[in-house]
Amino acid sequence: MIVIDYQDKRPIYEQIIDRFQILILNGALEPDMQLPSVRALAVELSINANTIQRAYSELEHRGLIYSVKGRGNFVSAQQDVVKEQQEKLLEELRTQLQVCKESGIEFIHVLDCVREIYQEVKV
Amino acid sequence: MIVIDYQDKRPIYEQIIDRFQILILNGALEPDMQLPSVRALAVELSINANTIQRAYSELEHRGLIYSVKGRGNFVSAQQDVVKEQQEKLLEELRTQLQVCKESGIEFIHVLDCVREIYQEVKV
Amino acid sequence: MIVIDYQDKRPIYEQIIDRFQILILNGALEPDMQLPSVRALAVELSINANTIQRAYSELEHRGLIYSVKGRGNFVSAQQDVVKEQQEKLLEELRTQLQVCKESGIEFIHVLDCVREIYQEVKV
Amino acid sequence: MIVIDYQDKRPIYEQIIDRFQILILNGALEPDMQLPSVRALAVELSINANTIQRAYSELEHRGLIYSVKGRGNFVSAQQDVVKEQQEKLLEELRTQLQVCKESGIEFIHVLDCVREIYQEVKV
DNA sequence: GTGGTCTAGACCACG
DNA sequence: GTGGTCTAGACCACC
Repeated sequence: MIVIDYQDKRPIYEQIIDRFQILILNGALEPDMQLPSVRALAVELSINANTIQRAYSELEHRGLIYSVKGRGNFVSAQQDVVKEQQEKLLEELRTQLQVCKESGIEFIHVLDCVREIYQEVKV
Repeated sequence: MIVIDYQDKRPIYEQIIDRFQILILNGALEPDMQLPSVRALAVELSINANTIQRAYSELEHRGLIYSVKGRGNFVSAQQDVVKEQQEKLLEELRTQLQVCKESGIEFIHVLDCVREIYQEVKV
Repeated sequence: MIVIDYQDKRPIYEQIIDRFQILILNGALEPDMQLPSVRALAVELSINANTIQRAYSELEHRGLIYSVKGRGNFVSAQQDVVKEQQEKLLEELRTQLQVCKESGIEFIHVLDCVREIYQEVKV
Repeated sequence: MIVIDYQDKRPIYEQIIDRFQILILNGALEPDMQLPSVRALAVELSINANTIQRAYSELEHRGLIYSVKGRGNFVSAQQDVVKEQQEKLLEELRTQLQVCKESGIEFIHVLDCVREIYQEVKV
């Protein structure tokens, strides 16, 4: 389910966050479904539990999962709201991009920005 | 200097704007250098003078050129300001992109947005 | 009567305590009225009996309820306790208000909050 | 500037966050002012650098500070963030007030609290 | 020097 | 068993 790419320059915890994010927003992980425990996933991926903890904390911060002490981490149930907000963000992005374009910023420069943020080298 | 691609879906005036923009920001056209007259360029490109006029108007609006009645159109001397503002816009764009990324919007969706705005099909 | 919110970060036993405290302080549960048995409530809420026990123990410690071995738990009859608990809540409120003040939130905004909650229009 | 209370049940990193948040929100720390380095503050407070790092990360996440690799952490210059954080504090206050109201604490007593903290005599 | 990531191991609170 | 916090120490990238 989760694969770590050590060739990837991004930190491990970020890879885990992104992977879970996609799985949750895709609907692959259903609301209230329990995630692997911090320790179990740490063992499975052969990495430190603190790294998993950090990833889960960020996912909780983003509202994608919720944690219950003594029980575990679970997929948040309000994913509709998330998708709604994403669409709003994309709409804002379009406006911003339109301004960039009208200000004479070239396509390639915008693309570099996107790649820079998303840490993607190739498209 | 200016080439029109009729295969290109974008309107002609936009192609002209973009081309001059690049030439000016690149420094190919130096400050206070005179641009071809509206009518001359219209004849050279075999297109309507109104189209050139529209392009020049937009370039003036963007602060890239300035026009002097009875004399012609000239490259604006304050290109530093332009680049500065562009950098500010890119910085804002980076912030926005970061928010998008952290909100779980996938790389591909952002890319679609960029392509949509910039009317580019392939990268 | 009691609802558990697993999204809430507070531990379950604390949620139960708070809920009962409110019900007792505002008089919804009358003095000497019997509370649900530990086991019954545990089954009803589908949680561990130890958790209910812990909540009841804390409520007894606060003097809000008293337990009789072999019979059950009952609402305390002493009104002094009520005022004591209310004073604790006010103390917490003072702390929160202090933070608000130190964070530069103006008096008038806090006042609006109070009026909003208490549905009072004029002072 | 920063004091840790080991009697306080809250985690150390949270105490640090709250303290800095107050200092930034009320303007005691001016925009673009540099914060103590992670390691320096760790030594000063005799706690682990990771704990400071965590606090700074959260402050950056809230937009209250920004970090520059190799240079340090600095107070954010965006005032929007300040209002946002203040609104969050007010939201917490509303929750607390709701509990007070539900616990049968009268309007006038809450009002006295507010006046007491804000040192206002009349409304 | 600075921030940022990761590890190994510990302790606590919760259920 | 679970998550959450903290420590000590390491390594990297940046300036």
